[in-house]
This record gives sequence, C-alpha cells and structure tokens, in this order.
Amino acid sequence: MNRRTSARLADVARIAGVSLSTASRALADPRLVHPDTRTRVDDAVRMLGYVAHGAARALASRRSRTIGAVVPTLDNPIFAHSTQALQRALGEAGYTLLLASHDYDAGTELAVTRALVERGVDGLVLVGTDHSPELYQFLARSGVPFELTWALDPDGHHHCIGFSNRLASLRITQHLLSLGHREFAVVSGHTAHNDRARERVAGVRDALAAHRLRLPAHRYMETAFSIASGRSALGALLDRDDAITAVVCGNDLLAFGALLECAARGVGVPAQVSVAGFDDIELAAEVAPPLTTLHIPTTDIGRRAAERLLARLAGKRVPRAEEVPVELVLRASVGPVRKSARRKKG
Amino acid sequence: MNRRTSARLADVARIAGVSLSTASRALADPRLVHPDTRTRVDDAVRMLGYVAHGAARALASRRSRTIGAVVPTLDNPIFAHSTQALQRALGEAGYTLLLASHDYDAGTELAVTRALVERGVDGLVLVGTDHSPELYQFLARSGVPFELTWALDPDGHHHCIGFSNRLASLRITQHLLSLGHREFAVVSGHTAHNDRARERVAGVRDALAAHRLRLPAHRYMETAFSIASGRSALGALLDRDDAITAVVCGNDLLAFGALLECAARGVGVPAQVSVAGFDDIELAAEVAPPLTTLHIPTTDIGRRAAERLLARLAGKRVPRAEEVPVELVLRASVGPVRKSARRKKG
DNA sequence: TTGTACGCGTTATCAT
DNA sequence: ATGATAACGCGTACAA
Repeated sequence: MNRRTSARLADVARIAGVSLSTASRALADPRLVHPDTRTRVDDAVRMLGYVAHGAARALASRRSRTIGAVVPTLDNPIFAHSTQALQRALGEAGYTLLLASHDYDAGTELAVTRALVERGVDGLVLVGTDHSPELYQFLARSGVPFELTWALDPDGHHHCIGFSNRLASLRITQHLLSLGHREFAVVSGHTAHNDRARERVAGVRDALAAHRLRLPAHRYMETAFSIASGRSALGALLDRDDAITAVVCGNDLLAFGALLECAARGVGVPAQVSVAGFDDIELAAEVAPPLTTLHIPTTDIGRRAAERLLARLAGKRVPRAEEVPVELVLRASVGPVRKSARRKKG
Repeated sequence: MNRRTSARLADVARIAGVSLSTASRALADPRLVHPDTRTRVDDAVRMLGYVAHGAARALASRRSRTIGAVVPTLDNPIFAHSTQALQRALGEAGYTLLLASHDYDAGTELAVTRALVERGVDGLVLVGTDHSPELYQFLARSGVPFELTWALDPDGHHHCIGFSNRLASLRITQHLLSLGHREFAVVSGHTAHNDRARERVAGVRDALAAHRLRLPAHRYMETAFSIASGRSALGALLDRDDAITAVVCGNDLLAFGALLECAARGVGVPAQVSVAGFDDIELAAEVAPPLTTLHIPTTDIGRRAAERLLARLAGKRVPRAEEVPVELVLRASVGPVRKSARRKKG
C-alpha cells in the first residue's frame, strides 16, 4: 500500500508558476484567469497527470457532483433501462452516479440510502412513493433533494416524475372489457413495499368494479417479478380455473412468462396483457399473441429525473410533479373474446 | 441553499461529553473505547441524527469505501445482472458502488473512468480486456487497483475474473458440428472495442477450421446487442442463403431475436444457438426450440469481482486470474441435422 | 487578474 | 482509555 501519493493541485501550481488559488480557478472556471496562465496550468496538469481529489474538493466546496440512485433491483430490465438513462444524463452534465439496490426490503433501502447520503450525494433518485416513515424522515432531516420516479406522489408533497400506475392499469383493463372479456385473472408482482404493484392491481379492480365485476381470490396470484415466476403463476391459475379469458400481468417479465406458459400448453388465452412494457420484450408478442402492452418511456423517466434534479440543484424551479405519457400498444391479433383456454394436462 | 449545516462529529463529542478523537474512535472501532463512553456517543449520534461526512472522512483516511464499476451498458441484462451482484456484495461489505457506462465507446470509457478515479474510488471493476492504451496507462499512473471481468487477460498482466469467450464459443460450435451441422451462420454483436464479441466469433471459426470449414462473409452479420437486432440480422441472413442449418449468436439477446424470426417465418432452423446465456431468457427455448445455450454464472462474476477487489484492498493476495465455470445447456429438442430452413416469403 | 490565508470535518499521531 | 493537535487537498472570501 505504499502507493506514492499522486500530484496535488499545489504541484500543478508550482510547475505552472502560479499560486494555488489561480490554479484552482483555472480548472474551475477557465474564463477567470488570463489565457496564458490557463495554458500553463493546463500544461502542468497534463505533465503531472494531475487528477483532482474529489474528497478534498467536496469538503471545501460542499458539493460532490454526485447523485445517488436507489432502485429495487437492476435485474428488472425496466430499472436497468431507466438507470442507464439516468447515468447517461448525469454523466453528460459532469455528475457521477452512486447506485444502490434493496431488493424490495424497506430496511435495506433505509440503510443504503443512508450510505449514499453519507457519501455526500448532492441529490437522490428513488423509485416509487412507498417508503418507510423512517426513510422519509431521514431524507427530510438530511436535507438532500430527491426525486421519486415511476409513480406520482398522491399527496403531492414530494417531487416526482412518473405516471399513475393505477390509471394505466385501469386503461388496459377497460380495453379488455371493451373487447368483451369478463373472466379476468391477475398475475401481480409482490405488493409489499411496492406501490406500483399495488396500484396496478387496484387499477384492474377499479375497471372491473365499474362493470360490477370482482376479481376472485383464486384468480389473483402474487409472485416475484421474473419470467419464470410469471410462467408458473399463470400455470397455477389455469390449473385452478380454465374459464379465464384475460390475464393482466404486473409487468412485462410476468407477461412474457405467461405467454410462455400459454405456448407450452398450446392454449391461446384470448387476451394476454402486460401492464408495463419494455420495448425489446414486447417482441415476445410475435411469438405468442395476443398481447396488449402499455408502453412506458423508461428512458424518459431516467433522463428527466436527472434533468429535474440538476435543475433544482442549480436553483431553478421545476413543477413538483411531472407525468410521462404512457401509450397503449394494441397487437393486431388482439380481438374479441373467443372460447376459453383449455388445459392440455390435468 | 441556506440549508442549515448538519451535525458534525464535534457536536456529537460535545453532547457525549468526550473529545473529538474519542467520538471518532467510538464510531470507527467501538472496541477501542470504554463501553460507557460508547453508549454515550451512540446516544448523541441518535439524538443529533448525525451522519458522517464521507468527504472529510475520505480526505483524512485516504480511503472512500467506494468502488467504481464501468460497464458498456446496463441495457444488456448480463451486465445488469452482474452489476446487481457486484453492488450487493459491495454493500454487504460496507462499500458503495459508483457506476458508469460508456456504450462501447473507448473515449467515453476513458472519460468516465477518470471521473470515477477523481471521485476517489478505492478500486475499479471493468468489463473485458479491450481497453485503450490511454486507459491502461491512466490506470497504471493512478495506482487504483482494478479487476477485469467477463474475460481472461491473455497476457496475464492484469487481475481478471471471467472465462475464455473463445473456448466457450468453440465448445458450443463443436457441439453443433458433432450433431452433423456443416452450414453455419453467425450473428455477432459489434466487435469494435469488444473483445468478448471478437473472441466468440473467433471461437466459431476455430471450431469450423478444425473441420476444414470456413464461415463465408455472407453468413456473418454484426449488429447491436438487442433482441430486435438479432431478429432482423437472422432475417437478412436467411434471405441471402437458405442452406443455413445452424446459427451461433453472440449472446442471448441476439439468440432470442433469432428465435423470434424463426417463429415468424415458421421455419425450424435445426440448431439455434446462443453463446452467452441468461437464466430467464433461456426460457425462450420453450417457445421455439431448438436452442443450445452456454450458461454463464453472471452473478458469480459480479460477486467474485467484489470479493477479489476487497481482498486485495485488505492486503490479501489473490490469484491474478480466476476462471468461472461455464456450462453447456442442451435442450432436449436439439437433435441431428434435419432439412434446411425454408423461406416463407421471397 | 492574481495571491494570501483560512476553513471544510474527519482521521491519525503522539502524548498522557 | 482518552485528549490535543497536526495533517488531508482544495475552494473561496478578501486583499492587493
């Protein structure tokens, strides 16, 4: 560990023949120094291979040029995608992303968020509105500005960028209802510590209630957000009840798994629906339609979250809540109700 | 921005009635102080909602408890997955992940790596061995320890954790050859600034050469790593040449796209192969077999990268190169050569 | 436009 | 076991 301590700004200043503060200014805002001195400083920097010491810089300037993001998991492509967009937007603005995930555990979320704040992030990006009171309290005390994403804050207290998961889900269910479907099932992700999942299920129930329909308990399944889970969940549902004609899935991974199960059984569930969409996986529709998806602009969510946060850090005002447009994508093959699914085995 | 400056360690010390250094010790290593003083310090911490100032800590201790990761993109599930594993392992060890991506651009990679080093990361995790001389030089000068992942360094100079993409690809191709296939096509990811992609193609050529076979230019396609690209690439290949009986794809996204194209055309390409596997997407095999995959332990790569790096930071010695096992997964439906693919349209 | 000098909040060294 | 004090490397009034 006897790594020779690298060049400091003082060294740069000495080589360039200027004072420390001049060197500092030359790097912070080149317009503040004489062109000649600037080039001399730049030369010295190159010569020494000088790399600024972020910690010292952060300590003195009280900003780290760092933004923290806390996501449930990167294994869900939608979060990987929006995080990718977030990182890109931040990078272009000279900011660096500190990333943490919590696997849908509130305790972990608080711990990792604390770790990020401790690292001195200038701002935070969280997913959803469903966070423990302790977390909200911690955020308030720490004073770090934050953005909630993938949902809209119902109380309007917090800054957020997203969409109404409930309305989106309502919309897609209404569409199926308009096609004549009455026998619904739902494959949801786990709803604990997950407002998006809960809202999506609620949206289905809302739409059904408007038609005096209910979602029976045996047609509701909650599982992990993965293709494999989606597949086995639909399998279990169809084993229990083969009158089902429409399935609303909590996201595209679940929907894709459901499609696979249909394909394996050789049944054509008349309307296979995904509430959350991810461009690439939507192609799955071509394997085993019918599928209706709600296209969610994951990229926009990440990018706008970054832009909003940076704007706030720059002292600009931004609307507290911002809604991203969500688009219903209808497959050509989605049609009116046909004969119910039939089991192969059993 | 006149956010009241939060509690400092000095405040904690004052409230606890101890000196600054005692407070510091109580937090750094509780065993160093008297149990009574420790509880008094802890109480004061809770009372004030004290959160350590990472920058000051890093400045004084010369370590940031932060590790940087530079990946091509999180949009590729394999990197999302290994990054997720990396973040988890780091988090459990009290480290935080700084993440950056470069979209397969060498210039961007250098820039973001520099940004991470500037933020004071204690170590770095990179993907692959294919980095610009400038980057390697920068890493050497900065002295930051780093791990290369997803490949093995051919020269054995750098610390790495991964597998031989070339041998893996060779193996899968040999398997197809053993089934009697002779008419190969390859759908590869872009090979610029991507040693993994290049090695995978090379592995196919190696295997073919051993049978005195070549890969004609018109049966080779290079495209972006995505499902959509995989699909259209195979479409183009089949349009050109319908004698193809086996397709080796650069990764699972491409392979899945290829499967979709086969399904859409109603052809059964006798052996549809993916060189890189990702558990969930392997389920696609059930939609449109035949598919052979190489299962890669993405989680292990991320976790081991973290463990190796942290071990090195702790002064322990680790083998310079570590290979993760890669497993050939054969689908039941993969059989010997059948009649070639036939085009639907054209 | 440039330089001086102080402070940022913590750890580490050295006493006690 | 605890306390005083000197770094740590940089930003930024303030002065020149």
